[in-house]
Formats: sequence, structure tokens, C-alpha cells
Amino acid sequence: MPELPEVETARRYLERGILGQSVSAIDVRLPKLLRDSPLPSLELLLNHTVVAVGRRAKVLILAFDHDLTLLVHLKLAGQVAVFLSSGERLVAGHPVPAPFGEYPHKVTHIEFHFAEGTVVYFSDVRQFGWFRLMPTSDVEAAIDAFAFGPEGTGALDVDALSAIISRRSIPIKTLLLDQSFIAGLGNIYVDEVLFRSHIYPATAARDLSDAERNTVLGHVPAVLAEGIRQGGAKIIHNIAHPVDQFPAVHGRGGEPCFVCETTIEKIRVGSRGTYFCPNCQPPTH
DNA sequence: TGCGTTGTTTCACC
DNA sequence: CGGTGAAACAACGC
Repeated sequence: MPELPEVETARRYLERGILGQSVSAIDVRLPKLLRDSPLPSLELLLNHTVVAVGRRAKVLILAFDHDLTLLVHLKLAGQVAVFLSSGERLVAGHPVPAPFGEYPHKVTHIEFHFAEGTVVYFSDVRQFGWFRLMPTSDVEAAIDAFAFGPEGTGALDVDALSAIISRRSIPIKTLLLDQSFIAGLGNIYVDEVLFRSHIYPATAARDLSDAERNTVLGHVPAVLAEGIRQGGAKIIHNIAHPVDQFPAVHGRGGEPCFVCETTIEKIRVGSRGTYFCPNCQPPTH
């Protein structure tokens, strides 16, 4: 389930695979994935060259020459698979299709072929993702319209964000999921941030102490960095397969906490499945 | 088979 | 109008 680390991994793979390359063929098997696209057809990208591969929040930004840019959101279950001409595969995002299996898979909906031999497969078992093609000159306004907050990977303005936390009554988890507060966290990494911060996820944001607010904000870039370092969290059918004890709580209901061996619990916060350690994150407020 | 799944938007309401 | 919580939506696997 692609959050910022999975999308950033996809961005890096695409940059390595297709930057400077020219589109030689496009196969769109599920045209409806171009939802609300200003330009109606990906065919417009034929013979165009990739000039930049960017990302804002969880949105991939593929810039081509001659004023064309493709925005991609992987949503719940999107996957990007880059097949280099060497035969090496770079796969980011959802674990379906199996990275070492056959492509295109039945849930592979769009594929790009490049003159240099690289092939990119976009797959999405849930079909919730979207593609939007537009003039590059319109991208800035399109991204602004999302009203994303600061990138969770970067240096955060702790004073300003802490002040916002102190005024909100919603659960701290719900606030951290709000992309206009901080961009990039999703359900997995929010649970990890709160575990490292020793904070019960349903705690009202305004009930956090000064120290707790700083702790939470401090863990955001660190947790995202660990996700990126791993190329995304390994979670299959909602069961975590931790690497270096990460993720520590998300997808580990019924399993022992890596720190204290207390059984990890699952609750619902803001109608989202939420994992926490009842000993490390007691509901003290 | 109806429920769970997530990121995001929409809606009713205060 | 803004904050809030819940519902809606996309579609499918189990």
C-alpha cells in the first residue's frame, strides 16, 4: 500500500530506468484509470522523452519534453515495475503482481516501452490509482490544488506544526494522516511514528505535552527514511514481514512487541485499522 | 458473501 | 466558514 516511501522508491527506479529515454509504444488496457485527465490520451506521449521524474507527497510527476507531464497516484494497490534492457527488474509498491513473475500480469493496466529497451508496467489489483496527463505548464497549479503540507521527509517547522497539534481535538493519528498537515504518511508509517513516540494513537492531538509533540514530529522524517531505506515496507495481505524490526507494530496484531514482548493490539481510530503496543503506548490521557 | 482494505473527497452538522 | 466524524468511492480477495 504505497505511502511516501513506496512512491519515492518508484520515483528512484523510474529515474534510473527511463530518464532521457523516448517512448516507442504505449499499451493502455484500462483507459478509465485516466480519471479527470486534462488531456484525454496517453498516445500523446509517443516519441516524447522523459526529462524529469519527480514526486510531491504520494504523487509521481513524470515530465516529458514538449510540455507534457504525467501525474500518477498509486493509491491503495498500485505497483510500478521497471524492466531494464539488461534484464534487471526494479519493482516498487504493492506486492501484486509478484515481482519475479510474468509481466504483463492480468492486473497490469498500462505499459510503456522505450526506444532504449526499457519497459515500465503499471499494475493495480484494486484499480483505485489514477493517471493524469497535462501540459507541464499546468502542473504547478494542479499540485497546488492538492494543498499538500510540508514533505514529511524534510526538515519540519516544528514550532508551527506543534502549534497546530496543540489546537486540534481529533486523534493524533488522524491528524498525522492529513496530507495537508504533513504530506507522505499513511496508515503504516503513522502507526510506526506513534509507536516510537510511545503515544496511544487515539489520544486527542491537543492532549499531547510539549515534549510529546516534539517527539512525534522528530520521528516523522526518521520513520519515512527507514521506509525509503528498505524500499518500502513489506506487508502482504495486511501481515507485516518486518526487516530489521520494521515495521514494529503495523500488521503485527497478536505478535509480541519487539521491545517488551507485550502482544500487539489492533483497534480502530478514525475508522482505520490501527496497531499499537498497549505497554509501550498506554492510553494515559 | 459481505466485510475489510486505503487515500482522498464529500457531506451533514454544529 | 471551519472543524469534525462519518460516509462515500474506487474494486476485489477472502
